[in-house]
Order: sequence, then structure tokens, then C-alpha cells
Amino acid sequence: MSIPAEDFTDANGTIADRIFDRLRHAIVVGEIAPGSKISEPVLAARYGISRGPLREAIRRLESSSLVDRKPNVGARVITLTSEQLLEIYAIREALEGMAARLAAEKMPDAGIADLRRLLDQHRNEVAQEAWQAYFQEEGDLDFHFRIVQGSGNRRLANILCNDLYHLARMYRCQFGMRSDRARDALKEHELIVDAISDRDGELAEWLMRRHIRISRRATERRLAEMQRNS
Amino acid sequence: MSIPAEDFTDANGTIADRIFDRLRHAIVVGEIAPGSKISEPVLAARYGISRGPLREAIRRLESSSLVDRKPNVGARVITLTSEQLLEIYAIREALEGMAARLAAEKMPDAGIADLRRLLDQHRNEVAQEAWQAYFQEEGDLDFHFRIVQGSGNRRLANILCNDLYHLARMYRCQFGMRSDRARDALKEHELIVDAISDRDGELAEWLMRRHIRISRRATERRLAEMQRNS
DNA sequence: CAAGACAACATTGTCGACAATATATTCTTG
DNA sequence: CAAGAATATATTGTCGACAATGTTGTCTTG
Repeated sequence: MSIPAEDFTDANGTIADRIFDRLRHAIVVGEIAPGSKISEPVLAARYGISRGPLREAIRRLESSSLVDRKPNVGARVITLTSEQLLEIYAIREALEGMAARLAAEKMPDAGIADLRRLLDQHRNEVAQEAWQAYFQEEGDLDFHFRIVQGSGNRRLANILCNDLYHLARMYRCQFGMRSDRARDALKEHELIVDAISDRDGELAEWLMRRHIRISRRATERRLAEMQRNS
Repeated sequence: MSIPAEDFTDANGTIADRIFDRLRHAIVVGEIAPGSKISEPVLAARYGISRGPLREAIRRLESSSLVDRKPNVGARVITLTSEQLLEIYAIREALEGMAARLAAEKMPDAGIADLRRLLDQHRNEVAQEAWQAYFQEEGDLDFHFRIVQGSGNRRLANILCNDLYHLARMYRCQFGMRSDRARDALKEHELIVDAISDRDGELAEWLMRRHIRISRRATERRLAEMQRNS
């Protein structure tokens, strides 16, 4: 929810920047189907802009590895394979584990307090069962997002927030991932925040890595299930 | 040396792609000084191209975080601070540690044999003391590059090879990093290859992380020294 | 003389048109 | 009728020109 890339306020920045955000969002939520062609003429017409800014946006989408471009042929939205998804989980485990450790060492107390408030909110939502899976997932990303920010490593935050989180979100939209793991995940989140609050970096890293590993296994099970049903 | 991005054969691909490679190389080796402005008109004139492809290349340089761009103002080459450099080392430690573990599990025997040949070559160069620091450093990157490739995680390889290695190289050129650590580094490389060859992922990860940590400490010492002399 | 406003300039952002390349269709030929 | 070549079409790549924004230098004025 508070991920900057999500709230593309159409007022600021250049057309290329705005179209990049819009396209990225459209791709991530599946509005533009995976594997479909990114045609410059039709998109330029649809959004009422010229091809110039559009091309720059597409080049950036390529850098974010959301589209696959071939010279003189064009760009297509990537189709996330299960292998690629597991690759992302592996990277997140390494990177976010490190982020949790750094956050335990360097995150300001105010940030930890914010984190606790966020968890309180999640706890209410889960308890009332009034939450929708969508918001639950958003909340999960929000949690991870804040910890990464708290690590203080700007480049780490860039890698995760500009690329990997969008890909993770894309997968969730693509496979209609509904989280029946909300309660467990919340508990894991709470333990992580406790460790960070105790400034126990080693434990925070271990908990975060396990959290992501569990999440990956749940995904693997789901993928195997889908494989079986198809 | 065998890093794909380095040999920009001017024959294939579009102008935008070629100019991206050329600019990246020019920035990395310091041909375009850190902090200097990336002026579209002057670069278009210098390379004899139009501004269109150039702009796309600049957008991609921005995605690689080699330039810093402000809307309606322009782009400037980033200036690597020592903090940013240490951030990169931290990320490399996490990511390449993982890569070494995966390589131990999945790298084909042929790849390991290639790795050994590479180390033989390095050993000769070091023994003859006929090596120049430049090639030594290139060889180091080549070693890391191959292990990352051997991990089989394509996205991991992209993150490291498309962004972080270029930044690391940029730093080395920027600070005129001469390696008096070649002998030790070679020994560490050999241990890592031994672990991979033994399919001991845990050890390979540990050795790789330590290798990068030692390298980071050497860099920190050098930075402190430079700080003192200035 | 200093500080702020104004104007001239340069640079970036955007657009439409043309050239080069790839894909799809049609035609020929065994 | 099938397979391949040649053409036709559409899309991408590139370019030069115009509009919008930032910057810089100058001029006025307290």
C-alpha cells in the first residue's frame, strides 16, 4: 500500500515515467496478460501518447525484467515459470535475511514502533476475518518493504522494491494466490519484529530466512497441486 | 574478460543497445568522470547518432544506477561513496555466498574443469609476477562471474553481472585499486573451487562469504588510508 | 552594492515522419 | 498439392523539429 511505485499520481514526472508506472502496474496485476505482445502502436493509441516516451518506458520494463525484448521484433510480457518463481524466493531468502539482520542493528526505534502498529492492524484484520486475501497480501509486502527500508542499505532496497517485489506480486495475481497462511505468517512476522526490537540481528536473519522458506514451500505445494489438476 | 557486456562488438544489435554498452563502459572505466553531466546534445554529436537511441540508453543506465537522472534537468554520472561501496560488498556477500552453494550443488563437471583451468592460468600469472594489476582484477571478476553462472539461477546472475559487477569495476577504476592481495585471493579461490568440486555447498558458501568479507576489509583499510592522506 | 525580477539561452521532453527489418500472404514451380 | 521464393504488410528503429521546462546572465531597484 505504501510502496511508492504503486501510487502513480498522474500529476508529477514526465510522460515516460508515468507510462512506465502504469504499464508496470498493468503487467503486474495481469491487466496485460503474460506472454502477450507489447505493441508500440496500440499502446501509444490506448494511452494517447507518442511512441517516444513509450519506448523509453519499455526499455525500463526490460531492465526490470518484466518484459522480454528482441531487437527488431518487439517486447512480450514475461511468463513466470515455476522455476523462475523459486529463483526469486531463493534470492529473497538471502537478501531479506540480510535486511532483517541490518534492520535489527540499525533501524530507528520509531521505525520499529511503526512496524508494531502495522502488525496490530494485521492482527485485527485476521481476527475479524473481515480481511480480503488481496489486502492481506498487500500487507505482507508492506511488512517486508518496511524491513528492507529499515536495513539502511539503499541499494538492497532498490533491488528488492524495484524488481523482486513486483515480480512476486505479479506471480500472486497470475496464480490467484489466496493466502490461507495469513495466521501463521502473522505469527512469523511478530517473531521477526521481536528479534529486531531486541536488536538480535542473528535471530532476526534466521527467522526471516525461515519465514521466506516456509512461504516458498507453501508455494511449491500449491504449484504441485496446480500441476496435478491440469 | 569473458563478461558479455565488455566485448561490445559494434556489429549486432540496435544503436540504442550499442550506445548503452559504450556509455556503460565509458562510465565504468572513468572515461566519463563521476559526477559529470550526461548531456544529450554533446553525446549525440560525439557518437554521431540521434538523441532518440541515446535517451533510451540513458534510461537504461539509470536503471543500472550508473547515472542519476532528474526530470527536466538531466542525468549525471553517479559518484560512488564509500558507504555505497560497502553496501555493494554486503549484497555481494549474501548473493555470491548463495551462488557458491548452488554452484556446488548444480554446476556441471565441465564448468568446474573450466574453473580449474582459469585458476591454473591465474597461478602462472601470479608466479611469474608478469601480471598487471588490471588483468589480475579482470581475472578476479571472471572467476566470480563463472561461479554465478554455475549457480544456475538466471535472475541471480542478472543482478550480479548486469549491475553489481559493473559498479565494483567502476570503483576499482575510480580509486586506482591495485591488488597486492592477488596471492591470498588466489588461494581463497582455490579453496572455493575445491569445495564446489567436493559438492560441499555449505563450505563453498562459507568460503565465498569469507573471501568477499576479507576483500571488503582490505577495501575499508584502503579507504581509511586514502581518507587520512587527503 | 546587494538582492530580486526579468529575459535570453540551453537542455530536456514530446511528437510525427521516414527507413530498416521481420512477419504474413500470395504466387510460382516441382 | 506441397514447398519454397517473392512480394506486401506491419512493426520496430531512427531521425529531425517543435514545445516545455530549467538555468544563467543581466538589469533594475531598494
